[in-house]
Amino acid sequence: MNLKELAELLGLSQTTVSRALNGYPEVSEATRTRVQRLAQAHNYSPNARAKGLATGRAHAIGHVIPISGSHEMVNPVFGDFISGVGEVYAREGYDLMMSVVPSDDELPAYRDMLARSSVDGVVLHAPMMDEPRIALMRELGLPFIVHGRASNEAKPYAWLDVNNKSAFLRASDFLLDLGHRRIALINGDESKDFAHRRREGYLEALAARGLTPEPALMRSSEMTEVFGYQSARDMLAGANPPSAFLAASMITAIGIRRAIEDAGLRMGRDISVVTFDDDLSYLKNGSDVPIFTACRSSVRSAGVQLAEMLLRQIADPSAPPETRLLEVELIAGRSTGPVRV
Amino acid sequence: MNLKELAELLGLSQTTVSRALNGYPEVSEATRTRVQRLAQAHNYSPNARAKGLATGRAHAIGHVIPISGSHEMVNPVFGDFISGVGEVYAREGYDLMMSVVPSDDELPAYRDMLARSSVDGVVLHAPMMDEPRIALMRELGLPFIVHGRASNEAKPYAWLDVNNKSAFLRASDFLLDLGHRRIALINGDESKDFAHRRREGYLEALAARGLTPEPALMRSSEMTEVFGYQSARDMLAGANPPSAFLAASMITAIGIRRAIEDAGLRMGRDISVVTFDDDLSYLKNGSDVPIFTACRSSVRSAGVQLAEMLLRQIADPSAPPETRLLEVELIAGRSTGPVRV
DNA sequence: CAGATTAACCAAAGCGCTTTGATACACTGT
DNA sequence: ACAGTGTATCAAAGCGCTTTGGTTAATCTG
Repeated sequence: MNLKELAELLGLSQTTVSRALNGYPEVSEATRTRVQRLAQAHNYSPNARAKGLATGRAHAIGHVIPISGSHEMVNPVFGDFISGVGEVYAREGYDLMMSVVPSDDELPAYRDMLARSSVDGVVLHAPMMDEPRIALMRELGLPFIVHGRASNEAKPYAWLDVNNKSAFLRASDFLLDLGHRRIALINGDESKDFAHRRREGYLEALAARGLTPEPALMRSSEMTEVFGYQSARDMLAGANPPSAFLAASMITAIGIRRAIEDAGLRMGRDISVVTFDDDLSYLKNGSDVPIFTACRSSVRSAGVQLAEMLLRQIADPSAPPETRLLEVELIAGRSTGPVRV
Repeated sequence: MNLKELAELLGLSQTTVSRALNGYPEVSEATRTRVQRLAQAHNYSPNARAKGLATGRAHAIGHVIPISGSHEMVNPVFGDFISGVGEVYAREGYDLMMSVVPSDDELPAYRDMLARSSVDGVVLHAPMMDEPRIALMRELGLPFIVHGRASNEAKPYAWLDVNNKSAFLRASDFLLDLGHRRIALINGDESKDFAHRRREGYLEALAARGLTPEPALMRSSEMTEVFGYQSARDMLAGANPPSAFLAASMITAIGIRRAIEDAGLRMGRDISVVTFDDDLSYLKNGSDVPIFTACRSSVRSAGVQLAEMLLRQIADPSAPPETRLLEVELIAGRSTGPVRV
């Protein structure tokens, strides 16, 4: 069923039918309802490609998902984030176009999306401190928003980020207040901006108490369970082990916990752990009292807000780029306690 | 840069340029290379919508992601699966179109994708035993493939599934061989087909040894950490606790492990655990010796194979629907041991 | 060397929609 | 009675591509 057939069936021109369906005023209410009825009855939806061709708008948002080279690693927050943006897209009649590419091929993937004009805007994931994609987006003139920030980017751009620095500053303070002095940082990949900011927060907290950071207590890599486990195991086996850990994700924290227990210690009593919690749907931080003391910030809600910001920008490209910094909640759980002497 | 401009620049007709780029034989090699060169130089890619309109093919595959009603729960395997299919799509020049919808709105979402003809085929996720989407796909005449199976579907359809029944049969046998007789099943949501099959495998293994399943030792829900924890905690606190657990996912197993340790017991020594392991990139089952004894089957690899099957079907819709049953590997880890007497 | 074939190209139609610019037909107000 | 103003409709162009059905000139047959 296409517009032409529908128009013939109604004895109207395509123009009128199109206008009736798209809510233009120059159509009588009587005809409009008649048109809508029949369209409904025949399950008519305009062909997205034809509509796009005619209007020049794709009504789709692009997400390019880079797969970290060798590991083919997918970010575990991905599902929840997509569910957040997807909800908004669905509500606003936008499609979600995804492109999974090896990290190296990422830039061409964006170029291609634009050249083929299959999207009206894109979301940039996991920015690095120096983020070449931002310059590319500007060059292409494609509306975009960054999930996170790129510290070394001078000019303004739209972004939504959680306050990673303040989160880790507060988390570190929490542990310091409990008397911990040897706090290990099990960070995410520090070429990524978010991890760099978290480290800054951690360092600032230590500095404020006159403590010198110890390289042996700082690690950074992709946030897997195994990475958390191995880091914690190694550190706990060292000559001068930490009394607390600061973890970059629930998954890493679970690995840390495993190492603590393998060492015959108990989390929360012998060793404290604070983690960053993205509040993932499949990985809630306990039910009543949280398992981990954590900086919590729902990545799903971030997705919702980010999508709304991007759609606003597409609707009015002349407006200055919106930015939003989300504060985390620091919630006390059972994984922390005063340092043991 | 569009075809018309490119043709003018080359002093050729649009027809010839189009044919040159699409590899038709009726173009001299000299012109072809000249065209390709200039196209490359100007970063020309044909407009996807116009191409789609003209050819009637979208060159896109649809994935409809249902969000379980109240919980807004996203399957944790989602990211890895998408990364698998996405790799194939990228390689074959297909786009990935995603639609996130509340479970109830799922059927209309498919209808809509077809009506707007924005996809050439779709992937059905997480089928139930009675799966209405299959009938809908047939009615719509849209090529599709199911990730999993729908037990109560009589007519043939394309699917790729892991052998869930044999996996849980073998896992149960493994525990039974170790002397365990009270084995708890912490299953996924049994309205879903995969969970139902797993339960069948479990029951069959018990029956083969003349054991009667105990309702108190069987639970089924969404596979979260908290669900694993609560189930195991309750069962361990019961009068006649199980000596082993069979878990439906790594996440659930991690919850079970937490309950075991909270009860002052040790996994692998006091209580055994076998889990299903989707081999997620961010949640590897340990590094050298696996943490959990597990049925392993990479969901990413499943995605790759499934995408290839679907694209073959789109290329040749008259071919009978392909099906593929993947066997899991049963790998021994540190979470299992002989029953303690 | 006339006629058939082939190689290389092109003009124009068509995919299904939106949108521009008309048109036809009431109504007003003077 | 007449220009003026809405109101409700339509025909046709155009979005950027592919593809059908040519045309032309060169090459091959017998």
